[in-house]
Amino acid sequence: MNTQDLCLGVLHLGDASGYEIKQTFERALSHFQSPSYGSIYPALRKLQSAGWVTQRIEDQDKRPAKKIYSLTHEGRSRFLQVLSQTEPQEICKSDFVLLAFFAHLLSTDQLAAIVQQHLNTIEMDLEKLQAIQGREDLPPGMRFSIDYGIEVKQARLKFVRKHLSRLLQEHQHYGDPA
Amino acid sequence: MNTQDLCLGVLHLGDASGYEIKQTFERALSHFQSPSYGSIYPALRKLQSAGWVTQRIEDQDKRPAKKIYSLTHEGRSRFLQVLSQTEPQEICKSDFVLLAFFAHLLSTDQLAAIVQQHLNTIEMDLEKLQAIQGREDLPPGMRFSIDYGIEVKQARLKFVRKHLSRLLQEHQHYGDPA
DNA sequence: ACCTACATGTAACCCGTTACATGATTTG
DNA sequence: CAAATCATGTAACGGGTTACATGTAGGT
Repeated sequence: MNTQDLCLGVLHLGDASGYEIKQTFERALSHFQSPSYGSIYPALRKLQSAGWVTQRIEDQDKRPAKKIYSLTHEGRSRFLQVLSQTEPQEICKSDFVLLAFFAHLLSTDQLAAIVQQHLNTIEMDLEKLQAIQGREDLPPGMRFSIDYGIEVKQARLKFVRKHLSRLLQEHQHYGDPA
Repeated sequence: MNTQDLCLGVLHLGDASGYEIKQTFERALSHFQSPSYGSIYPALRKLQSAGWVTQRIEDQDKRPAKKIYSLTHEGRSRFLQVLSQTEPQEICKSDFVLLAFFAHLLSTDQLAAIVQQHLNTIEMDLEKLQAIQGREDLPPGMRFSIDYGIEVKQARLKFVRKHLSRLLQEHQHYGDPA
């Protein structure tokens, strides 16, 4: 799904500015999508020209003014239509797995550093997700999607931790005389 | 990592044609990258102009001729350099999680169909990976990356299967009078 | 004095997918 | 006979990231 439709989705949860939309992605949705400002702001303008959102300006004290966007009726039905046509595919591009795949071209120290960095990244992502986990007020689907993200990240952590020392050992001795 | 460098990596495993490179991605690497012909063929031409690969033509009986590419010394060191500069990040874009997140906007039937489709997709991916699993002759890193892919996919399957009926039940009753 | 958060936006650039074009051969 | 496999390639199109530009306010 592209940034435009993604923004429509976030606005379905409530009015928001471009900045706030980005925050929402980072807090709750970063495990499956997180577009940058460079695509969010242009998307909002396009949504406005299409008549799917309206804009109002909210002045603030000691803060820059916000441009708050609201879904129109058309925007609402547009998002429902997009959702019903979206295939549940998952696209993963993992440079970590790639590096592991070509680990025989790296030193054991390099490999160890890569794995450690990967563990750290997952741990941080996990904390972000756990911070929003367990809210009773959320719809079941949202809770499911958050729990799913957590479970999959924990599976990664568990696997890497379990196989780390063996990997490094075998890596060090790979190519040794048989 | 972009298609050019990815091709360099595959060619590091042995000479291959564009078609064969694509096959390699689909068989062994699809869980983290799988570029299309539309990016592979142009990439190979660029690699050739850069002097990182050479091309030879291999005629075949009752088959179109192949253009086999081989890494040059420069190509080899170029890939090592790229590898050592690659950060182990993972980017996942999951329309499945997105659909789950907005499940309250869908009917229970739609949700059930989506989850089922997702399960089927994972099962197929898993079979592909398991087909190449357990080869003793592969370097430890390659085995690790394959096992990692399998483990993560199994975690997904397990989670979805475990929570499926509850999700659908809660979804059906969500919004009911408290 | 500097960094972070708040807040919006543009433009260059990179990059990839999809769809099309071509054509022989094998398999169901 | 139709569909899949082998084999290469192009072009249009869509889409996003990065980096830059601007400015205030609060914290260290």
